[in-house]
Amino acid sequence: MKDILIGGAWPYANNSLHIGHLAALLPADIIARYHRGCGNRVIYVSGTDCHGTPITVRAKKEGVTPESIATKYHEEFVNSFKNLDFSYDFYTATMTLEHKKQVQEFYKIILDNGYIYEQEDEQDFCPKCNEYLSDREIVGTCPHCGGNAMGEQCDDCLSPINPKELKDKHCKICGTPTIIKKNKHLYFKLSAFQSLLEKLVANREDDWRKNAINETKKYLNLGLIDRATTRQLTWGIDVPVDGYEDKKIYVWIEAVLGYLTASMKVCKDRNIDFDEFLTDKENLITYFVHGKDNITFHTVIYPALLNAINPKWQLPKKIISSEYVNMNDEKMSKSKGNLITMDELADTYNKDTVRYYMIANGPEKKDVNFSTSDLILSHNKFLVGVIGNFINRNLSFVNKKFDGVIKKAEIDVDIMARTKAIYDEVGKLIEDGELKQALNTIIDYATLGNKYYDERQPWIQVKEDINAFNETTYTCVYIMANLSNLLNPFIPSSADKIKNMLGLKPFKWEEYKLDSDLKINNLELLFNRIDETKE
RNA sequence: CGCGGGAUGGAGCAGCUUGGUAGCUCGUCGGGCUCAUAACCCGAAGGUCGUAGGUUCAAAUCCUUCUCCCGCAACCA
Repeated sequence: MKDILIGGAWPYANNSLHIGHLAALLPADIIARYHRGCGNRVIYVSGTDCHGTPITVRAKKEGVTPESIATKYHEEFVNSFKNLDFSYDFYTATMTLEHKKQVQEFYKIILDNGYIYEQEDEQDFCPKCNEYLSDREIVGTCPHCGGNAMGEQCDDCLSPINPKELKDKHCKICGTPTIIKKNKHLYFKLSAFQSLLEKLVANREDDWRKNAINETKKYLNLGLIDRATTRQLTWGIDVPVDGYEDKKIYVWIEAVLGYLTASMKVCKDRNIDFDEFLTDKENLITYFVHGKDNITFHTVIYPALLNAINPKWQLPKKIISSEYVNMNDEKMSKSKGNLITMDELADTYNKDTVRYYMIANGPEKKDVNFSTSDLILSHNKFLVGVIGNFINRNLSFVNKKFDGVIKKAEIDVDIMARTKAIYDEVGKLIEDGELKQALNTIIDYATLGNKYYDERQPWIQVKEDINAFNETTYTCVYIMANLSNLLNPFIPSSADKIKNMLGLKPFKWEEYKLDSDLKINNLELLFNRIDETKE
């Protein structure tokens, strides 16, 4: 038995989940379901990222508390994930007391281990708002072109800017000129992990996606610099250090620790020794699943923090980082209004159609383009035409002729050989995060079923050779039973439907052996054809 | 010289890590079947894999040149 920890990225509680989140996060669910089917001990966690500036700013603007915004989106996220059958073992939020307390514990450990130090800085301060301003909250004149610049980049000449070089700095919110005030912060010695992380990337060439390898190397080549762990904010986790009552723990440190706090909770509930669970060993595999903009948080920041807390714990073994989904060749964005939310998708289409499409056409290695007509095409061709049709053409025939009774018979040896082999083949692909290819391999298996059915011509066999007919049908049902297993991680609800129709045992990632007559109950179409003209 | 991604039959893509018959879906054309949700199965046409060089017995695949396309305020995977 293996120990599996899967961390899905923590969505930020500032906007609804959209198709891009889905593309990035869905692989985690498939990997989790697969490992459970293998009988492994799986801990699959994620949660809502609730703190930070954008939520605070928005709350101020809307005249509500940051908490109410975070809560609203957290509840929405929970529901969105549920609608698409995400099987988190624990989906929490960074504003829970449990997370906060545990993060503070970790913070103290990192401090005790000597990786956090204090430093005084000069910082921009708005006398009217009575607040220290972050880079994003400052507007000013670009030192290069004299144009309007905000935060870290100039709007006019697009050149990146060191906020210290900005001229005529004003508070973005009230317009008051800023003053410089000294402020102390606690810094994390990220630079101390340079060589450790360089070794890590070198060791993970075969385990991390290519984009993760490249991004991480690029980041490390720039040289790691120490980063502030505290922020002048009111919304967040208290810094467990005297003299820092006016500050909070910076989100970049706190959110990624959610993987630890959430999985600790699961361990506690299941009576698993967490420390032992996460200690690096042969049979432990930790997966981190997210979009490409999140790569360095998982390949640099998180491993550094992890190592600062307990050097025995396993650094990320697998990094499954997706590229982007574009809409009609444009980048998705709220302002362009071309954003499709997860809920809209789930409401419009069968959840398994959505899951199937997002894997079969997912941004595994490069950006992809989303289109509704593609989704419909893919649904009609593969789910209806290949899988659904294979099952329906068989079962409806047996229903008509034999009142739904399937007689035990010899199973075709070639089919059986293929079936036995496919579990390892697809399993390997899933473990490597090659989900697109894994799914295609399963589709090929179903196509094999259709070919077999055509070649055997059971509609003729039924009249001329009933034994041959029974063999054909039993072999096909055997394929269906195994198809259900293979499809389960990808489209669990449809996979279960197959089992229910045939009264089969629950999902396991191993060859399904048939050994008796079967009776079909409640034959129904697995998928309905979508008529594109109606969309 | 800002950073990154891409260029493969009419369209959309896979293959490139680990060089050695160019594969898939749609579309087109033809055939088969009638169990099936106008679903399924078989076959054909159509690509010198952006350009120019190089390495090699052999390159879509490795190296270099050039050209063209896309993303890089904020939200944000």
